[in-house]
Amino acid sequence: MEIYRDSHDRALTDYPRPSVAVDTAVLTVPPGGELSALLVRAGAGVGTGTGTGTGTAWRLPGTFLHEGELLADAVLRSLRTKAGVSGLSPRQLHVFDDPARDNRGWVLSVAHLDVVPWPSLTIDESLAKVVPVADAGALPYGHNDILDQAVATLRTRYAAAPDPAGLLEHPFTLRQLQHLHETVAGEPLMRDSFRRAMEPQLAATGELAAGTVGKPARLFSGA
Amino acid sequence: MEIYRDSHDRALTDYPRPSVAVDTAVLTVPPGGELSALLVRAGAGVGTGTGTGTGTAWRLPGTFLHEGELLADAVLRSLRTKAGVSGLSPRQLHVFDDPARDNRGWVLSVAHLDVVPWPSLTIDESLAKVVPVADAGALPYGHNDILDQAVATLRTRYAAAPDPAGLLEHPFTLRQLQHLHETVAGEPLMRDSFRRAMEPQLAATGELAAGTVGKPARLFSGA
DNA sequence: GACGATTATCGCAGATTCGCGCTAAATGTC
DNA sequence: GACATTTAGCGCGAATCTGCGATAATCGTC
Repeated sequence: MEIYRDSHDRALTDYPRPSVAVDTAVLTVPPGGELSALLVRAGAGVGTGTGTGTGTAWRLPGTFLHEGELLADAVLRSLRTKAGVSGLSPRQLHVFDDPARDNRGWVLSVAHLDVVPWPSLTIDESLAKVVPVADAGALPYGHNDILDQAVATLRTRYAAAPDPAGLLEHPFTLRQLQHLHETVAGEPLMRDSFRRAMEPQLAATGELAAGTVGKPARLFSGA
Repeated sequence: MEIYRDSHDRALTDYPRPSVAVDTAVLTVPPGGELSALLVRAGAGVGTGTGTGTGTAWRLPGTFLHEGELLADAVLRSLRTKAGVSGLSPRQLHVFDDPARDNRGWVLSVAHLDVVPWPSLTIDESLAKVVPVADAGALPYGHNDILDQAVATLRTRYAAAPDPAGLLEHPFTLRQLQHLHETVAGEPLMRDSFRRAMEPQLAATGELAAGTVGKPARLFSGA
């Protein structure tokens, strides 16, 4: 294949180009826990040089983009190698482009959000941890901004549709769905208002939950 | 400054990197017209090789990112050199990352939205034109997707606040504001509902419009 | 069988929002 | 001064939404 040359007889690669990285806010909901985020040890990927500083030794997972790779594929590769997670659908949040943001050189970072069911999230605890987003503390490289935007985006999506990120195993009850939505929202939700908003978007399986004391709850799957 | 080298003794620039481009949906409202977009002739910037094809000779303005440049600065430079526009605040929409999207090589495109008051938009008509977004026709490189997302984003912003992009000269009347919002929304708006939503966010100047038949309208500026 | 616990539904009051017709005020034109 | 035009405000009915207490149904435990 002939290499394209422009009007100055130069190839695209003759011009200075940035390194492109992806950083991902991975959000999950542990059983009985709060909305939480995955953090990896600094030094295990993109970012800080040494990672020995106090309070900044943790960061969001990320990696450099490989040649010809899609951003989403880079995100998934990064999550696989850092946390053993696969088969998810990351969504873009924002590109951070300060040329001085990384002391190794000119790096653009495309921030992403990915939401992972807790059972899929097996991690090497010497390299990574999951913490409630409220307890994330100060992160480097504007990762707190990424996290904040990720949480806001997730809350907006959950306000509009039942479990859009597929965190619940199917089938589930209205009570389980409400509890999940309350965890994502970070506040209690009115039972009737919640039901009025969500039930029209659900498909009843026609079956009932078993093994509970009290009237058995109806079971639902996605609409 | 010592060049950073990683654990393989390689600099960042030793690894393959994409070229990074910015493409911008520039939206404006001509006097008495509809919500419109700026198109430039293909071949005048990033994109098509020859630009002689029918129906695809027009595209959104864009440029390659220069070394150490912020994405927003690249957008502004692109608009200055292609349309003589300056001093605006572009916002990111999405990164398009298909390695095959550009036949000259591996190019990521960071799509942006920028909104420009009509009087600021002087263009060289041999290189650019402004068309209603409904009449944009088929554009290359997924530029229709960029345009659609830009319009949706702008409509959401205008639904929530009075003239957030500053298209109106100050001061203005409620009637002028409503007319602008109707142009952006692409549909009529109820007078009372509109006033209830917007008036609390406006600052009355205390003055009245002059030179009109009928009760003079109150004048407003931003909140 | 009684009981506690849970789900589901719903009536209903109150709150909020919307749309529209009507009226008053204030201007310029004739 | 009469008139047309425009702005501004508002009363009010309709529509929608919310929250909550009450009730019925259905399970497991004792």
